[in-house]
This record gives sequence, C-alpha cells and structure tokens, in this order.
Amino acid sequence: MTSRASPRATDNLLALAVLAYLTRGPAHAYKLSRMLRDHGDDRSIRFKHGSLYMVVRQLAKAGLIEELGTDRESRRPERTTYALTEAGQRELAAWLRELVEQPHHEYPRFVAGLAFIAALAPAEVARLLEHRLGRLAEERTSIQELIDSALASGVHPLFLVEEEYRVALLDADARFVRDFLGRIADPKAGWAAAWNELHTQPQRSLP
Amino acid sequence: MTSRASPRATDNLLALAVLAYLTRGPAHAYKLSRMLRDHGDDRSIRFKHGSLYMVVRQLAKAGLIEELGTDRESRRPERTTYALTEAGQRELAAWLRELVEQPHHEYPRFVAGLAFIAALAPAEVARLLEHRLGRLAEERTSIQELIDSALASGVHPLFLVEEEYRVALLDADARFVRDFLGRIADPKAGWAAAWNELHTQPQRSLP
DNA sequence: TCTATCATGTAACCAGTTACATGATTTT
DNA sequence: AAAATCATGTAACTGGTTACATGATAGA
Repeated sequence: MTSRASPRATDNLLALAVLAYLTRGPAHAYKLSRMLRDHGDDRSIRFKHGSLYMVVRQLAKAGLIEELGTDRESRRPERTTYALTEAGQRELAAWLRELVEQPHHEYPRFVAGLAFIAALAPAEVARLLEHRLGRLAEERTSIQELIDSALASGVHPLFLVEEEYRVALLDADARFVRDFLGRIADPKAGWAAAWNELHTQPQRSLP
Repeated sequence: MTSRASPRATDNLLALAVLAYLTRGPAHAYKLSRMLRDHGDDRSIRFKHGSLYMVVRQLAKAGLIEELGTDRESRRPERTTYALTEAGQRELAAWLRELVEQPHHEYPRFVAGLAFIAALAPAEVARLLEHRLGRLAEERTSIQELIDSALASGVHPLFLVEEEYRVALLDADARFVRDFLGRIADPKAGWAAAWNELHTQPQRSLP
C-alpha cells in the first residue's frame, strides 16, 4: 500500500504561500497579505483577506510556523509576527514536490458546462463558443502583457512560469473550442442533426 | 455598468447537475446521486453524497425545483421527489450559457506549485517534472480508454466532449512541462545557473 | 474638517464535508 | 446467521467567507 506519509495540516494553498513567504524572514499576517497581492500571487492562489488569518492560525497550531512576539504601534491593533519553523520548511518543500510531480484532478467550470451542453441547441452553442473565443483571446493578451512588462522590468522568467502555464491552458482551450465549432458546423460529421433531435432529452451513459 | 442580472441561487455546480437531470423527469435525491455516479458526471463536477441533499434544499428554497410529494417504502426513510420548475429550466439554460461563453479564472494546483517553484533546486524540479510527464501520460490513456469504450458502446460523441476537453488540457500540460524541462536543461538559456543562485531566496515583484 | 482609503484584526454566519443512523438486501 | 453492502437520510462539525470594528493617514 502506498503511504501518504503526513496528511497536510491544511490543504488550503494559501498556507503554501504563507510558508513560502516566510522563508524570506518573519512577518505578521497583514504584511503577508500585502506581499501576496503586490506580487500578484493572488492570481495563482485563491485569496480572501479573512482566510489568511485563519490559515496562519492553522499553521501555528500545526507547528509549521511559530509566534515570535507581538508588537503594537500607537493605538493600532496588535500585530503578531510569525517565523517559519524547521518543520515548516520541510513541509513547504514536500508540498511543492507533490504539487509539481502529481497532476491533480481538477474541476474547471467549463467542464461542467460541457457535460450538460446537450441541453442547449447546437446553433446557440456555436454562438456562445464564438464569444468564448473572443474572451479567451482577450485574457491571453492581457496575461502576455503582464509577462512582457515584468520581463522588461527585469524579473527573471523563472518567476513567470505560472503565467506561461496559464497561457498554455488558454491556448489549449481555444484550440479545443475551434475544433468543437468545426464539428458542429461540418455537415459530414452529422453532429448538428443528431444533436437537434436529442437536445431536448439530455442523457447518456458511460460505462 | 454591466448588470449581472440574477446572482445564482447557489454557485455550486452540483446544482447545475441536479437541474440538468431533472429535465428528464422528477426524481428524489438518492436517485439523482445514483445517476450522477453512474453517468460519470462526478468526474466533471465535485461530488459528495452529503452535498447533494444540501444543494437540493437550496434549489427548493429558491423555487428552481419543487417538492412533488413524499413516499415511503416499507420502513425505509421517507424520500421526497422533486421536479424542475419553469424558473429552474430558465436558470439551467442561463447558467449553461454563462459557463460556455465566459472563461472563468481557475486556480489549478499546479499553478500554485509553479508560483513558488524557485524554492526547490532546479535539478530536483527536473526530476519531478519528468515524473509528472509519466503521470500525465497515464491519465491521458485512461481517459482515452474511457472515451473509446463509451463510443464503442454507442454513446454519441457529444456526450464525451468534457472528456475530450480534459485530454486537450492534459496535452497542453505535458507540452508545457517538456518546454520547461528544455529551458532548465539548455545551458544557453542560463536558467539553472541563475536559479541555483537565487533558489534560496524566492521572491519577485510583478507590477 | 469631512471623507475616503489604508491598516489590522475579530466575530458571525454559512456552505460543504464527515460521520453517523437505520432498515433492507445480498453475500459468505 | 453473520457480515457486508445498498439505500436513504440527518446532524454535527469545520473551513472559509462576509461583514464589521476601529485607529491612522491622506485627499478634497
């Protein structure tokens, strides 16, 4: 039997970001929040201000980070400063290894749409897909601009691979959509005909 | 200002599946659960048995489905049967349109890994990526087999587009990984050198 | 000086998961 | 007849989000 050694203390990826940032030195929660946003990592990891405090407490409880102390400036709320522990460093590395080497089954929203696409008529779906192509192109150029301007300002491309990966996914999406459109339009494929017949009764069976 | 007409009653995609299945006629929760699994839609939509009952109640409260009545066989727990309402049909169509025409910003786990990849040494990353390629290939063939066997048993390809989309994503992933490996290995790119220098201090700044 | 925005955190709420309960059916 | 599995659902728990609170600073 394969042994998944230590089940993660939390599987919230925000915790990964916290661990990663703390390798740069101790920080308090708000500072982490700030770095996250400034470095644009909230594009890669689902981020809500409130969740950060939760995640930090979880990590502290698990001993992956530790409280260094609290300070207070004037009458502001108290800030607790945290530092990475040895266990935290190991956890960070182990987690990263797992994320990189094991592809994870994801649930993109488009997949859900496709799963029940037969409930819409083929002509309408074609219109929607055309529209999607436009949005995909927009998103692609916007990411590419972000990459280019970062490179121009001296960021090493290593720190932009996530965005390049996103571009690769967008391109794959667009290729798929074009192909799908082709099949809908192609009368030889005979899709539209069959589809129109059954589109009132979406069902199917997989083994 | 763009008007997002009606904010979804719930954005849990399990609700989409429930609406879609109810177009085939009334059903009780357990039957829906069963269909979901049997049709393999739990590959496309995150599914937990317990969540179904929650979602069904949410939909009922929102008037998108309605209780038809309850029956009881022998001494089993009562089963409530639900039917799609007109509002439910409209919601289903509107939701599907949105899913198809608007690409959604997703947070795949691999992206999070890539965002902090610099915390690992390049040589190790190369090993991990090689391993990933293997897993991607496995997953690809397993999906392809599923598609082929479904087609062989007479399922219309329209009901397999989600799986084809998945394959497209897996292929894009693999291409990206190969490209990435190439850059790590290529001494002309000079990645490994710079990477080794900075991999102890993962930071970067995006504009 | 009034108003917005930043800085910093907590508390209440809710969706979603896990665990459990229990009768029926099938397998050993 | 004991053990497993299916059928069907509820209840407790928890992670995560939303909303709020409050002092400081900057803009109008």
